[in-house]
Amino acid sequence: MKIYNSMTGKKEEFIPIDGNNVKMYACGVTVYDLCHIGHARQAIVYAMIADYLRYRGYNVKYVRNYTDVDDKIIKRANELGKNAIDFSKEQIEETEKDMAALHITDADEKTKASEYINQIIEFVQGLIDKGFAYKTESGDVYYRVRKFNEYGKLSHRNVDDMLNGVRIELEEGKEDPIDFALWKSAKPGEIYWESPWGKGRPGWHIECSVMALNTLGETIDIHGGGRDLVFPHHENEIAQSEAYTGKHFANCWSHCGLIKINGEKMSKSLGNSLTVRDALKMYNYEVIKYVMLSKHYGSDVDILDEDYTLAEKHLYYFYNTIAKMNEFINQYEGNAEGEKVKDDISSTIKEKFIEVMDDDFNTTAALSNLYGIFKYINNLIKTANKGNRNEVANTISKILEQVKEVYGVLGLLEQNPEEFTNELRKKYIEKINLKTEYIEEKIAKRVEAKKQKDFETADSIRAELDEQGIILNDTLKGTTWDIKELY
RNA sequence: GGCGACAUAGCCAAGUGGUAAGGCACGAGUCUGCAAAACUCUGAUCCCCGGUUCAAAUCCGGGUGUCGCCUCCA
Repeated sequence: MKIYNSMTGKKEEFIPIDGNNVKMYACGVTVYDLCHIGHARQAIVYAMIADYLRYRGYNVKYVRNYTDVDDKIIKRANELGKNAIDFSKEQIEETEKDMAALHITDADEKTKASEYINQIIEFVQGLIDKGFAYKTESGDVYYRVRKFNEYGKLSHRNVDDMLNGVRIELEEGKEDPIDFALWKSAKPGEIYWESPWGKGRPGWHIECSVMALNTLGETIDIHGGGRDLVFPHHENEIAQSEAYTGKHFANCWSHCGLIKINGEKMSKSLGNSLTVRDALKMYNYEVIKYVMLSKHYGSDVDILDEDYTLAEKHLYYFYNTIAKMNEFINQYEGNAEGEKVKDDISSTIKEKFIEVMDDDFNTTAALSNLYGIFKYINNLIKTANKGNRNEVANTISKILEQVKEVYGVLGLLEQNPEEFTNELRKKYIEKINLKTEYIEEKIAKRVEAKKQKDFETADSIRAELDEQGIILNDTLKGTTWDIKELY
């Protein structure tokens, strides 16, 4: 299996440190507001990676943190007149609700900075003892960046380049503008913990080093996060952890691409953030997941509204076909005699899935494989005859089982097909603002006209409905209708 | 100013050395009273220039363009 490593810029063969055990840490959310679709993508991606590694037989321990002590949280809590810890607790609950609604596999441990204060203090003290950190008169503790020779190795930049051309204010007490805070002294009214350096709270970067160390150990296999965390957050984590333990911190640095929405960078300041909550009001959770997984996790993506509606179409097609499969299986599965199905693909589904997923989790290719599979099935159903129906049903049954197993790893195609398609139809019928009674009435009139061989009337009714967004389908069992936009 | 990424058919998009997956849209066909659904068929030599190689979208150099980071950010 190969995984892209941001540190080396290459896809590398994945070999866990400890046999079959995989230690993975991903930076989670700073909880000062509802989480948005970018957080969702990152959470979906690392859950997918953990799930896939498990599917491949690894024993994975996946840790994800909540930053619940932070300037933004304190600021927001103050604005709301709330205690910072209470506020972040509420926010974590809301985030948990959203992630659960997206059916994202939970991390094995979800750590909170506020629960690791003692370990953080110990860690910071250790850095001071080793000369990698220093206390200022005001009670802040800073990391002495130039003391760590490899600083910049992840983000591929050097300290002088960083300072060159950019004005970084030399804050009071800092030895060097590039130094970053490990511990921040409390200002009046701010939440604080007692420490050897006075009342204060941890800086942002230190918590991840500490929680990774305490939950997973000195060296971990995979460290993930959003691409925007490469610098300074992950760079600083490396500096802290490697200075403290003297060991290599993470073997593979994995970064998830960022999301733009309809061509614009998503940011709180632009006010165009799409919250998970709002997205779920508009789309089934699987539609959102499908969109996220249809693009490679490492790429920055521009998600258009059309991407969601296209995903709806695709899932509608898949679930409709699954419903057809179930129907066919129920009707014909049984003892098979006679000719075997030609080019039975049931045994290749898993193989192909693993082939592309082993190559840096290529979910895009994995999803593309679905079209071939479903076309194949539709062909099978279409060409089945009295002589081979049972055999075909058995084959379809095998294929469906494989599809569910494999795509279930991605958290897809696990819903009840009828429920999914009905929900989608309902949504669209409301959108085009038609009543089903009206449609059925029209269909009845058309059936009557057809009986009379009055094709002109029949066709005009169909054309009328078509204009309103409804398509008709004359089948052996009668006339059915559907939403035009879903095809 | 520094660092980095990306540039594949009308659009979205996979693909790191061997003559370009998939999807959307378009067109043609099978089926049909005609349609629809389903299925079948049809399209690109991979931004430009140069180099390495028997062989490059894929490696190297240069150019152009788009974007990200260097400040909080998944």
